[in-house]
Amino acid sequence: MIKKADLAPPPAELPGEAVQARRFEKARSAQASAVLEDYVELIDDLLANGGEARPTDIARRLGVTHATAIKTITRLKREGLATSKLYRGVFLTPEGHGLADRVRARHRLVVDLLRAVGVPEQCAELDAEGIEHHVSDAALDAFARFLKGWGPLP
Amino acid sequence: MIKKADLAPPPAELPGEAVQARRFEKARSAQASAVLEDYVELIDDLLANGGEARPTDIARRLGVTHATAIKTITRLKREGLATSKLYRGVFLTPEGHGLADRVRARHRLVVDLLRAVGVPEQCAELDAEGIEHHVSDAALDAFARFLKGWGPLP
DNA sequence: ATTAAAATGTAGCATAGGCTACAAAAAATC
DNA sequence: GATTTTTTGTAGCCTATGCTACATTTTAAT
Ligand SMILES: [Mn+2]
Ligand SMILES: [Mn+2]
Ligand SMILES: [Mn+2]
Ligand SMILES: [Mn+2]
Repeated sequence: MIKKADLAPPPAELPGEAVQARRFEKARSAQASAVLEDYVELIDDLLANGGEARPTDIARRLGVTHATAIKTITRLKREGLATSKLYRGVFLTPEGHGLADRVRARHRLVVDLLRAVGVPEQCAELDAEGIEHHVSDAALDAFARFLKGWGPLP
Repeated sequence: MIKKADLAPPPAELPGEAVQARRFEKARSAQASAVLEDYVELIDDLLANGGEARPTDIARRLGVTHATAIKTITRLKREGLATSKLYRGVFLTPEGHGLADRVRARHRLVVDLLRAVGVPEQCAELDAEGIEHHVSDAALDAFARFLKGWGPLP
């Protein structure tokens, strides 16, 4: 019961495949949290500024219908990131608030880095909204170090 | 029939909301093409190197089951990016091949930029797999200009 | 107080992308 | 040529995220 692979072991080709597969898996996992991250950041903004984060406000800022927003808010509550009182808006749990802070800091750092390497401001804001969810902590560290030796943005 | 909003028009607050909504919409749209982009790039790689891009190969490299890969390949064909012959693997249409070339160039540029600002190589490869799908052409131009005045990577 | 408007919630539908399990066909091995 | 392994395809299920349409409740205006 000798198989071809036993006779001719390809020179470490399978590890290469596995590494690539892990890259894609990581990107998929990052994407799965992207929506929740945007929601908590937005809710935190609304609470800090206007004081209220109602489903309709959230929906309008995200560009989705209120039905969609309500469904995702249900998921936020299920995952322990938010609470809500009927007709009193949405609130963040301590976990949700902590996540919002990290997400906001990351968002800003990404925008700043894009601008530092010459991306126009409008474009940096646009692209960062999607990019941010895929930037690891290690990359963020590098971004911060890079910006330190860069001075204020032009 | 005068409403509150008519009497007290908030100072250009609605535009701000609309701009933010457009950012999120753009990120959602970019995400919708992400999977297709990764497939065509991978298929093109397999065809260029080994000569064959079978569903099983594609599935293994992506880290998904073959059933999932086959379903997405069906979508690639539906969208005019690929064709396939039974037990002969998957091929790219001219459109698919063009997309693969653009996606590969973008992927490389993103990795190079990350490394240029100090992100460790492994980390750059990991993060780029998700980031790439959200980098606009304008940002790519900026990346290329930045790298030009940077010399070879350390 | 009545009425109109806005906000909220729910139900039902669609697509995308995962998965397992089963079935059939082709390729490789013996 | 027969058997085993690999590949492919299909069916059915799940979750996430959109949507529209309808019903209800609260808030605002008259
Ligand atoms: Mn975002
Ligand atoms: Mn953001
Ligand atoms: Mn990718
Ligand atoms: Mn890629």
